[in-house]
Amino acid sequence: MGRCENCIIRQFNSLRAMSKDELKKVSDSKISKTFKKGEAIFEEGDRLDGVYCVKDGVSKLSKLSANGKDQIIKLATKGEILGQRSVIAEESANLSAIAIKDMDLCFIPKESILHTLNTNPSFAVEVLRHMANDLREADDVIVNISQKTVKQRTAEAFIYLRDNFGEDKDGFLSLSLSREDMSNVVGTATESTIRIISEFKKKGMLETSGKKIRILSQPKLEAVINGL
Amino acid sequence: MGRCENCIIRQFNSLRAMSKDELKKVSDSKISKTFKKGEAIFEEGDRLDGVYCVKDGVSKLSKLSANGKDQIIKLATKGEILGQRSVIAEESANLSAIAIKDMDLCFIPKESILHTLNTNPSFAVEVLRHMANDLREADDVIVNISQKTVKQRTAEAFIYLRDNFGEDKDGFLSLSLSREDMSNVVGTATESTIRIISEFKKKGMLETSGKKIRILSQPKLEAVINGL
DNA sequence: TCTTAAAACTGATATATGTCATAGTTTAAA
DNA sequence: TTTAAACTATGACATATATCAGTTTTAAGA
Repeated sequence: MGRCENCIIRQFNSLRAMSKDELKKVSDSKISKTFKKGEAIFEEGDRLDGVYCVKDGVSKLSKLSANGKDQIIKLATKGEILGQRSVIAEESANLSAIAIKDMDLCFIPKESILHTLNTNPSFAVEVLRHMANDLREADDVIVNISQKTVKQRTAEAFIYLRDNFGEDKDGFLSLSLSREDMSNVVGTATESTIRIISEFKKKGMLETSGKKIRILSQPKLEAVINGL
Repeated sequence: MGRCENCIIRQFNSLRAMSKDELKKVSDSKISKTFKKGEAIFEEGDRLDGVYCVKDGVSKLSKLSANGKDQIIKLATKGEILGQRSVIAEESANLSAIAIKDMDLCFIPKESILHTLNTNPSFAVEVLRHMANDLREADDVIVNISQKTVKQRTAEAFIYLRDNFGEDKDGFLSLSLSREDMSNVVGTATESTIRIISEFKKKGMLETSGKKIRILSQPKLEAVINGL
C-alpha cells in the first residue's frame, strides 16, 4: 500500500502542511477504499469517523430536500478532502457524498486529523484557508441561484465542468453528468435542463454524441451568462 | 477604553480561546468604532486590515449582483466577527457589511489575528469550528433557495428573526427590516415580499404597527414553511 | 440478440414570481 | 408646518419555470 509521505495528491490539499512524523502516523492508520459509480461514500446524517482524501474519481456532495429533490452543492475530485467540515464541527454529515465516477480514496481516521489540528498550527491554518475558500464559493452560489436565470446557470455549469474537469482528446467534457445530476447542480427541474441543452445545441453552443457533450462556442455561452 | 480581558462579548466567539497575553496585545492594538444605521463597515472588494468584533447592533452581509440586486447572505450581531473569512484567505472582501442598526464594534488588526492563529492551535480550532458552522448554514441556504417557494422562505425569515433577535416587551420583532432588506434576505422582489406580508396579515399570522411587525401565530407560519 | 428498465426528449398547460405603473403613507429635512 | 424623498402598497400583465403526460432513445441484463 502506498505511503502518504510519497503521495502526490497530498500536494493539492491541506495535508501538505503535515510534518513527516504526522504523515507517518496517518499512513499507518489510513485505509484505501474504492467506490463504484453510484455508491455512497457517506450519507446525510451519518456520523463520520474520519475524512476521505480523493485520489481519483468524482463525487457529488448533495442534500436532499423535503420534496424529494437533491441539490448538489459541490463536485469533489482528486485532491479534495470529504467530510472535513463534519469532523471538525463534530456534527453528523450535512451532505451526502455519492460517487459519480469510480472512486479511489483514502480514509483517514478523525483522531489523526483532530490531533494534528490541535498541535500543528500551520496545518490548522491550511485547513482554515481551504474552508474559507469553500465558504466564499458557497456565498457565490447563493447569489447566483437567487439572481440568475436557469439558462444562465446552466451555461455557467458547462463552463465550470470544462474548467474543473477538462476535456478528452476529442474535446468532449471529461465529466459527463446525467441530465438529472445537471439539473441538481443548477437547481432546476430535469425537463428544464433538457430543454435548455436542446436550445444550446440548436444555437450551435453545444454538440452531443451519445452521453458526451462538447462545448462548441464558449463565447456564446458567456454571452448567455452575461444576460444577452 | 475597555480591556479585551474583561470583555463579555468575547465569550461568544473564538476570541475566548486566546491566552491572557494574546488578549493584552489585542487590547492594546484594537480600536473602538461606531457606525450609524446605513453606514458601511466595509464593501465588497475592500482589502481588510483586520476584523471587526460586534459589541452591539446588527449588520447585513450582502453581495451585489450584476443586475443591481443585493443578496443578503447573513445578519451579524453581538459576538460575531466580521471580515474573518477575507483576512484568513488573504483575499479582498467578498461581501459588503452595512449597519442596519447602530453599531458598536472593535477593530482588531489582522496581525494579531494571524499571529495568534499561527501560534495558538486552540484559537485556530475555534475559528475553524465557527467557519465550519457558517459553511453548513450556507449549504442550507442554497438548498432552501433552490427548493422552497418565496412564501415558504419568507415565513422562515420571520421565524429566524424572532429566534435570533428576539422580541420587545410588546411582542414585536426587535429587528425590523425594511421590505427591501427582507426581500434581499429571502432572495425575491420587494413587491413579492410586500404581497406576502399582506397575505400573512390577512390570514392572521402577522400584525403590523408602523414599521414594527409582530408574529401572531407561529404554528400557522410553520404550516406555510412545511408546504401546507 | 432480445427484453426491459432507465434516461432523454417533447408538447401542453399551470403557476409562481418578476416587472411596470401608479397611488397612498410615512419619515426626515428645510 | 410644509415639502420632498423614501418606503409601502396594490393592480395588471408578462414570463420563466414547474408539472404532467406521453414518446423515443439508450443502456443493461438475461
